[in-house]
Amino acid sequence: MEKSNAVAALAALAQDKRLDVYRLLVQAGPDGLPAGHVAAALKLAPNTLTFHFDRLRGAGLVSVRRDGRSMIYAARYDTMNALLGYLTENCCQGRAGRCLPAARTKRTPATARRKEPVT
Amino acid sequence: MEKSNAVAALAALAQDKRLDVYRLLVQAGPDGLPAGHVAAALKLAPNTLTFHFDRLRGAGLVSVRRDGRSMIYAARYDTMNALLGYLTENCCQGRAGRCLPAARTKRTPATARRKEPVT
DNA sequence: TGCTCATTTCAACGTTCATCGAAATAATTG
DNA sequence: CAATTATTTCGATGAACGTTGAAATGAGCA
Repeated sequence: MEKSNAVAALAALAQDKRLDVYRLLVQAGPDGLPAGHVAAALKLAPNTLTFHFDRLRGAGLVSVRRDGRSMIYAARYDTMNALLGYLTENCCQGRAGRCLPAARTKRTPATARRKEPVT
Repeated sequence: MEKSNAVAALAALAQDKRLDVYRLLVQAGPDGLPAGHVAAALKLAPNTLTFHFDRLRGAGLVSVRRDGRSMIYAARYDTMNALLGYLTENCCQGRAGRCLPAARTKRTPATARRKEPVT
């Protein structure tokens, strides 16, 4: 993933309603949900929802297809995973065991919690 | 992680220069880097860099400590991992194998959330 | 065809954002 | 102390953002 794509995806997710929408789709799975269902679930005005869907779609985070009168939106997991990968790329100079939990590292080294500096 | 924290973190990362700064710190590791080093590496004006550091810090993504005349900034991996976990929480109705690569499928379960203080 | 449902487009509003230059603060050195 | 280095604060500017209301499109049904 390139930087401009990552920024676009992060910007798309950096908004209350949009984050709700995206997570709902992520949790819904590959088959997606009709726009109306999302609008009802999150209590969003239909035009506002379209605005947010456009941004998510522009960032490559969701896909759309038409089904009769309904538009079905679905999360694009390929983009999600590319984004997560971009953020953690080469972390800790490649010694990922220092910062990522065991589940995210390729190997499974013992994860030692270190003390954080003052915020 | 709560939604407002996630939005704050995503907004902090959704900017060209800031994403560069953050990734540099993530790659640098737990010991962090002096502000001046970051400014030189990314060719940023010192006041602009302070502005961006403030946003990253406000979102809990980085920590600071003073070392003589230098301010040492470091990535907060706990927040990074909480954010990644938040995005993928309950994905595909819990059947994560459908959307996440093998290395990420052992994510922290959603049931393990705890309440955190507002910064 | 005319009608309804689902969703999108458009124009406008006030708000927040990133960057800049100049000045200020903090820690060290002579 | 004054000078130097490292970083932060302040005020201003133009651009982008999220929401709203009204109108328009597209698909299915009588």
